[in-house]
Amino acid sequence: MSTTANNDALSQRLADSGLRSTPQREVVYDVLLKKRDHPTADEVFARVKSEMPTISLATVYNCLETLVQCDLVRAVNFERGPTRYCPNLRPHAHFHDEKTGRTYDIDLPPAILQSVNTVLPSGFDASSVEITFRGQASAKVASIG
Amino acid sequence: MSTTANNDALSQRLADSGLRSTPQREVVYDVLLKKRDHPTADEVFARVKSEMPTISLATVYNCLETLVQCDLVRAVNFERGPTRYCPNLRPHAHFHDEKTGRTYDIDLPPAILQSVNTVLPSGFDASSVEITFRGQASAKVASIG
DNA sequence: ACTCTTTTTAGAATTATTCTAATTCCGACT
DNA sequence: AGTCGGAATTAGAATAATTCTAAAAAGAGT
Repeated sequence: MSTTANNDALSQRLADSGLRSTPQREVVYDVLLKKRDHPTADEVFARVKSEMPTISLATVYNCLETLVQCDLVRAVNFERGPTRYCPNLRPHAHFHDEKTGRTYDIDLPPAILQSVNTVLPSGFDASSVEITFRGQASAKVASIG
Repeated sequence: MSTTANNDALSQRLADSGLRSTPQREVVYDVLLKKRDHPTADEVFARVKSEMPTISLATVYNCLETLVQCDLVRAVNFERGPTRYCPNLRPHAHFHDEKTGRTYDIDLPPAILQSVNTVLPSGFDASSVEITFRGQASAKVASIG
């Protein structure tokens, strides 16, 4: 997908929420899509600054929050420490390598999601579920990520 | 289980890790078991102070970390905000009510855990998994919690 | 061009947590 | 009982992440 197409999708989603597409929001979104890891707000700030040196950290926080509200990005918190942002919108779990600190996205088949939802007693209506593994990834896997 | 029995279990676990049982660790642990919710360190501090007014916040942080290391308590982070502590050691998921902010423990049958683990490709070796739902709990459920 | 609202911005403020260095506690050994 | 040494606690300072505030800039619609 080209950056232009990304931004079309972005403008669309923002418009749906009554918000504007701005250069800052575009560059923050682009930066997230470009390198598909799980950066903190600070890391996003650093990457964005090379394309738009005048942007402020507060704006990066604002943009990230906006993107999360529009469901274009997920905010993840698996440990004490800064919130991380994930542009992968497909249903997926996270695997957190305790040795390296790296986080991997693990695709979640619909059948598994269904089976997980069966644990909820009646009266609990879940709108989303988050699954996080902790452990060790082998060297092989580390090279792909 | 009586407080004495709790403390026996506590001393045992601490000793296993080469650590001492202290009045502070005991009271922090007792407070967690007494009210089985998911308090922050600050909330634990407040509760503990009524039984031991001289304890310091730093000590509460220290004790909580110790308890987590001994696997007597789980630290949970489902959202940006302070870490919460959970004395429920049985395998369970968390349900986070978005309206009330309350968190419920949901028992996880071994079969479900197994099925969740099947999503991991080879090369990923998980030592633990955390499952968090977000949504709404009905009024009925809220009264039990 | 003018107005009104939205967005951005810098810096201050707040919150949660960790660090530091001094003191206290406690068990082991004499 | 007295001393030594490591472990634990403590108060307060320091740090890190995030949010707040108030002012300036940017847009969209008239």
